Amino acid sequence: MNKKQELAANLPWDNPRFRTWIAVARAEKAIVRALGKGLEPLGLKIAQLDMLMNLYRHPGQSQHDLARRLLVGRSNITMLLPQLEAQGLVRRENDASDKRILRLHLTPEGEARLMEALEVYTRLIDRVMAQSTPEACEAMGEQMRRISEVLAED
Amino acid sequence: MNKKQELAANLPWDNPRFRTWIAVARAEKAIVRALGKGLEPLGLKIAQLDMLMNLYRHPGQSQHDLARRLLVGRSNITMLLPQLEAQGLVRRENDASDKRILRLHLTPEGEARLMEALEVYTRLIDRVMAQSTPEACEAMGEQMRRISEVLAED
DNA sequence: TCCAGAATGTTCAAGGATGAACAAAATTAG
DNA sequence: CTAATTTTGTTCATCCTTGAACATTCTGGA
Repeated sequence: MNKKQELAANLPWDNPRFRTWIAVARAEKAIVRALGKGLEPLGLKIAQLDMLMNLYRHPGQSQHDLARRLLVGRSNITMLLPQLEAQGLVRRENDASDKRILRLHLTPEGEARLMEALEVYTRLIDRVMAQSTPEACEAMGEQMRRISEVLAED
Repeated sequence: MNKKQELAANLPWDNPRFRTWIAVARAEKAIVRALGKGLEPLGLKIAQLDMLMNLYRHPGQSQHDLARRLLVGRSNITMLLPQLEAQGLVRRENDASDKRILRLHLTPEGEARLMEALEVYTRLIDRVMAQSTPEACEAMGEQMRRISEVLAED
């Protein structure tokens, strides 16, 4: 029995774990799409919102830290920041003791815009997650966090 | 109490549903990253693998159908197909009764490449999903499918 | 039959994300 | 103290994805 027949006899579509993953990927894509639409009236992209959220929770972090938290490259941060600065939502200031580092802060306008966006965001998430019991939802979150841990080990 | 204070008093980070979604998004990103790396030696991108998988399950479908199933635009299919054709993995043939439609088929090489890629794919998914019991995994898949249904209604 | 509208695929321009290469600054080893 | 190495952020070329505009083909109602 060669490799092809071997796999064909046990296709991933019959694998419960695989089917679950496909469902996750599809749902994630659908939510990202819906969120993008919902954020449009606010003049924000999802990537921008992600940055605002991280800056709210971790004020004064460096671009390097932000990139790591968002799982994107540093160059991505460099490219996107000017958009937020131009809108007056984010402020960059030099670190006192390390001239390489730029520390990032939300402006008051940035915080206000973030709050508007979070309202849209939570409304969407509440709607789609309302299909699950709180327990099931919590269990799912736990599983997802474990997956991230497994992959963080590289 | 203005809107800002209202939201700040009930930030999404304290919302279990929201936290779950964040975990989903992060895990999905990590898996996509890992899969991309794993597929590199095979000379396949994730988008290409998605197409091969769909063509395996639905041979002879049109580009429009494929786009809809993959949740991407039609132009994306147009742009990506030549890569797969150049590698001899996919064949396009005219529909007999509708000259607008191009029907897509995997070549034998395409099928062989798909099987190699699926081995990488399932190995990764099995590894990350091994953190969950089969029951929990199944429950998660169900929840995700419900989410997709909610959003499919538009 | 004929024509208005829909469906299918393509082209193109714009924007997002990436990684490699780079410059400046800090740190570490010797 | 000096030189090699590391860290931080930027630039640039490239690729992916998207949506609008378009040509071709089909369909359904007058």
